[in-house]
Amino acid sequence: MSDTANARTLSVVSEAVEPVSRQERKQRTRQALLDAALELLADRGFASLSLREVAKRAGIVPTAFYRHFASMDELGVALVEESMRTLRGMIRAARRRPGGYEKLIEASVRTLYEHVRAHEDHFRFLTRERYGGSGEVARAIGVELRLFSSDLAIDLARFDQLRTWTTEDLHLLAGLIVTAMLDTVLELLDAHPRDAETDGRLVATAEKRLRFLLSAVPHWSSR
Amino acid sequence: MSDTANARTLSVVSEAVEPVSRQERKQRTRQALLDAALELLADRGFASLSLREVAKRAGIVPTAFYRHFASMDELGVALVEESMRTLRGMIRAARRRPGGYEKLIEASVRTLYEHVRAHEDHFRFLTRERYGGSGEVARAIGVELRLFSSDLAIDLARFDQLRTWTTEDLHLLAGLIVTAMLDTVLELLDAHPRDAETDGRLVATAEKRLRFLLSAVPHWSSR
DNA sequence: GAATTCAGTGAACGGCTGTACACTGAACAG
DNA sequence: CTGTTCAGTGTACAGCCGTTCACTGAATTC
Repeated sequence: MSDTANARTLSVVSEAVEPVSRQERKQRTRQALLDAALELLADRGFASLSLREVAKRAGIVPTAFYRHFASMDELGVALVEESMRTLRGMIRAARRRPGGYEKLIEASVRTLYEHVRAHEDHFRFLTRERYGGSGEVARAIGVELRLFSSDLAIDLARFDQLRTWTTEDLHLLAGLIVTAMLDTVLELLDAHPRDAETDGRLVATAEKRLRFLLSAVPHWSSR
Repeated sequence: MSDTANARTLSVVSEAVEPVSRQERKQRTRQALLDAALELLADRGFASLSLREVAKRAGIVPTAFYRHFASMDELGVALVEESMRTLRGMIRAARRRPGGYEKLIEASVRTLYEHVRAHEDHFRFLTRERYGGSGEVARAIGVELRLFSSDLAIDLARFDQLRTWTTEDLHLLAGLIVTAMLDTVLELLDAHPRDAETDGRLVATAEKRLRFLLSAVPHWSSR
């Protein structure tokens, strides 16, 4: 060995060369904890996983956990934030889309589909813990989801046919769209078998749902 | 003391007089376990409650639990069955209803509302554990809910306007109705504040959702 | 180069967990 | 009346849990 190049292998990530600052290392371990939790959440609820378990999978000793989170609940909230960042990324992607009415549905569902498949763990976490989540976590998700629905209502108001609708009716429609799409997310997450044909069928159903909901728009009178 | 009238107080239920057969006593303890679990589930997930905890609240020693269920998972499935009996009771009640189209919506939502308020614990359990439920439990709920949706599709086929629809479209509509109503159940369960006005608002929203979905019916072409 | 900071370590604690086992005593069958 | 069944008891054990504490040693600061 020529010089000091053989840097110590860290327990979490084995980037050999770079010096990596202390806070950078800390950041990585924090991420390792979040990733570890997400992996364990693949087939169980958040409430059922323990601090020790998550720490072990992240490659650190249980007590080191506290250097990053004061409790599992705090990690849960961080997980909500991370997942919500993914969700918001999806929505941003869905906003820059073609103009046509029918095209819009196809493009939106396509965006949803791709994001769900690319971040299954985040979406699984959000949909699973939306209820049943241990207080703090469920509340954080609920707030974000309602914000999402409100944003969608505002977006909807831009369309010609909806310009004259009351905000209440816009929220009604937005709520129905969101729950319908959440249902699609759930179907995608426990699709069986996991093949292109099944995915295609689910995507087609999702589009049909949206088309159905929007077909009511021209004939709806609030009363 | 005059005679043998001072019967021993049972740990679970203190019915003093009747002799009560052995299997009747067992039945009562079993029910006490289910009730205890349901009470504990008021503000936590099923996965987070322990055998010992449930046994203690039911008034028996932990080991006696095994006289009734082989595991907590088995109790969970029993809880699904019990809750589903409540749900089916609701559906049966909703089926004998007035004929009119608009009246039908009002009566259905009223039935839903009354059943949810009368059996909050059952509905909370079902909606919370539908996902996040520990495998067995979530699967049992999913199966029953899909059955429910299919039954609704069959019911829908009886209406004049829907007689010509394909079964696929009927399932589409039934699915949208079920998820919309499940959303209403969730809103009712964490209504805040818990007063008549809030309930009234939620019921009105639920009716509006149904009216919106049904307003699409005359104009929907499947494609 | 010396002093300080701090992410990660390892042993130890008290508490709760599921489950095995031998038991008691009232309800039951003959 | 006698023997059997079995719901509920009490003790015990090994294992995981969250959390405490004093520690190490490399990155950072001065």
